[in-house]
Amino acid sequence: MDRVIISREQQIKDAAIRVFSKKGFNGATTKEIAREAGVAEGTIFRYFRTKKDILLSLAGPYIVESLKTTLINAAGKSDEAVLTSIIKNRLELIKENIDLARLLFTEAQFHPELRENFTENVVMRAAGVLEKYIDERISSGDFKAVDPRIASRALIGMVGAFVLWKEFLLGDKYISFDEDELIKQLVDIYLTGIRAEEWEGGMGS
Amino acid sequence: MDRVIISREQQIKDAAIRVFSKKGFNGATTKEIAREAGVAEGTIFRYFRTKKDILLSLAGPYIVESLKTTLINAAGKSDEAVLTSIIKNRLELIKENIDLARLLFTEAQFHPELRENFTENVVMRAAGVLEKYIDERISSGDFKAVDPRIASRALIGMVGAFVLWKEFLLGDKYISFDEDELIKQLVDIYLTGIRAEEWEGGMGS
Amino acid sequence: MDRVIISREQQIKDAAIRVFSKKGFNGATTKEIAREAGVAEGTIFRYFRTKKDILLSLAGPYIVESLKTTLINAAGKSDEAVLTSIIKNRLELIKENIDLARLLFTEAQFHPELRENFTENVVMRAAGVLEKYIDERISSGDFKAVDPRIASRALIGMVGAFVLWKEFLLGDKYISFDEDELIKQLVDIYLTGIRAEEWEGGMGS
Amino acid sequence: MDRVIISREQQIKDAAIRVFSKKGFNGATTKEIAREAGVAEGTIFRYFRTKKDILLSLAGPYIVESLKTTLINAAGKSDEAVLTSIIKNRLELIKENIDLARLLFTEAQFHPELRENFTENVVMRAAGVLEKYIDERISSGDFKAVDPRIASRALIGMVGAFVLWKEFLLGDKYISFDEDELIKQLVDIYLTGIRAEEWEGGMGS
DNA sequence: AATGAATGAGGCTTCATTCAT
DNA sequence: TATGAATGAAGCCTCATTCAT
Repeated sequence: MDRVIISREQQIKDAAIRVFSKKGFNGATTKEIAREAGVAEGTIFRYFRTKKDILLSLAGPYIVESLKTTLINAAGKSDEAVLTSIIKNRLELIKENIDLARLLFTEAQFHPELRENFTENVVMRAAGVLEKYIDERISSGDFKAVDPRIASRALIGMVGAFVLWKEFLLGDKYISFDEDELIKQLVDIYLTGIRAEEWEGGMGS
Repeated sequence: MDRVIISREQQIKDAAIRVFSKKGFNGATTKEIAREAGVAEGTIFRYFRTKKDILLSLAGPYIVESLKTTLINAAGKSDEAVLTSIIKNRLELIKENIDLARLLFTEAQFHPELRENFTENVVMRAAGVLEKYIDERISSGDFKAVDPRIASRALIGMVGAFVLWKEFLLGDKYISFDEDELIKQLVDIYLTGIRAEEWEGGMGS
Repeated sequence: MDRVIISREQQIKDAAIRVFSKKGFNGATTKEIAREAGVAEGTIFRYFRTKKDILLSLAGPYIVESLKTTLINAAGKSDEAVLTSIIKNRLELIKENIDLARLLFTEAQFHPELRENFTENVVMRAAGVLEKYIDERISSGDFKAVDPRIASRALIGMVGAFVLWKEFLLGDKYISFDEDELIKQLVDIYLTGIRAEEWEGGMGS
Repeated sequence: MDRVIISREQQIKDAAIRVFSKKGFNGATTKEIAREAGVAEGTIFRYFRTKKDILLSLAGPYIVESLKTTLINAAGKSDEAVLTSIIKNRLELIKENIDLARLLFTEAQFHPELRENFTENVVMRAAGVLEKYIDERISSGDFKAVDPRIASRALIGMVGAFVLWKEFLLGDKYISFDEDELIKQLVDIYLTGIRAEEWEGGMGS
């Protein structure tokens, strides 16, 4: 009764994300997407002119919406707490949309329209919150005067490497890490590395 | 006279790397690979039973060969010098094989056989040199007692993020970095972050 | 108020004539016919069981109705006047129904049911007036003793060739003729050719 | 042994003419053309990029070739003999290619590229011989000073009406004519109609 | 060993027709 | 009665693979 009503179009998109993600765009068949969506093959084409249009629709504004909500309340919190919070929030977001994330990342290589849309709307925006925070901390003299674009991407890369490992490659087959411990270590290395060394100045070296 | 003779099989593999990399495995046609290799379509199937066999062969022993040669001579060098050297060596390797790297990374998602082969033979081995070095520095008390598997992957991730950006997504369209400067900053952050701090405390505070 | 009320069925037929005529029966879609008729796609099938039924209905009695009305009043007129009048009347009729004419003629080739209906009800009846007139003139000794079926069709063909050219092929692109002049020349050739010559001989030779 | 070798491409064209002619372009399926040609469906597309290309190829130069050969030797022959000869030659040509003729004529309505090609290369050229002959006879004062473009098409139409009747519509179902007798009557009407009335001039009217 | 013509299964897409509203 | 969303059969075309030369 209080079941969420999902539009036919969304039904098809959801199915497409699953199938594209598992087989790749070219490896997926419209027949399989239809089966997964529980509709007839022809129905797909009432909502999308071509198979490719389905793919392109997946990088549309709707996916970006969910990114806007991350307004970090950093007041009075330690850097550790803030960075940990941002990272966890981002990882949460990725996990919830892991199929879509893998799909867009992979197909962005082959479809220029998708690439631009994905990079501008998703990747750069996802990096934005972090970059802004780092920029402020540098301005306030608490972080070293590094390039904030480099610094933000460095942190993203540190975390991202483990996501790629786990979600794109072998899962937990070879190595698995406790997520909290992992993040703690990464943040520790990163923060120690990026913090201004104020009291060192006192050493005179 | 001492021109390198390339076997027919290698000719086809090289062509396949280029075409697969550009179009993806499913998007590439054997006809195009044949044209790129300068052989007839039928000829391909005298060397590979199926199209997929070509792909699988690309993650085979031969590609791994080139990874073995990186034996870093670290004696008497600073950590900065060693890490910079390792990173540059790895980046060099990736750049030389960027098509293959992109291809294997992408298709590993869709082909389990390829995935295992690629991860074990290429990724883990590529990380090995670094992991070993870090392990030694931790043992000698120069680095913090972090998990070396985490620490090595963290550094790989930091660097990798920029490679992914440049090679998978938008090239230099939005942001581009001077490579030497980039590596310098990353190594600085990383080393400051991972170095043991105990004796520092003893000196000044 | 005294606007002509057109039934839904007739609305659809009219639309079908236009669309079939432009795209051919197989090239036309029911969706386009519906749009042209200003009704929903499903509505069509409340009036016609199948798409083909629409086509078949177009050669039905209604179209034939309009042919009956051509009763030529030939009394006291010259042959030139009568033939010109018949030709013009027929051309008028064709022009008013050019889409339907093209359609029926074309599709008659592919649909036996349509072919018989079209040929019997339209073509033969259209030729009838002329054939009858010629027959009478032969009987009265004014025309040569040719086969009236041949003679009537010969005249139809002479005129028809120009209609076909103009309406089926290239319009006025290559050659265009003034219609009155064209008919005058055709009637002249035809009449001179078909008139009994006996008394001529008596006059001059 | 002395079997005529027909190229694959020609095999497919011949089959296409038969199938298109019977079902219309849109009504014909590539599968049926393949079956009729005795090849696999895929084979068709090694020779023609699209189904439509097959159709367009049928109005290509090759069909026009056969039209060139009609060089009428009119020296010393009567008009009756020459016209009869031209007509019979043309009818022969049409009969040999009746499927193609029907096809091109019909589809010319729906495919502009085909229409131009067909009209210029086939129709106008086919009318050319006759038009030229009539023009000469007018110049020499033997035919009336009619428009030769009109006069030639008038004759073509007279004959064509019977071809259309027989080949496009009902065959011999309703009426059939002895061809020699038919042509004789048509030529008689036509020639009488078009000949200059030299001695009439003597009448003084 | 190399070729490339031939194959036919299967993919994307269209469209006549049905049916719940 | 009218609608238009849904269906699924069928069409055009692609492409990995085979095989006679």
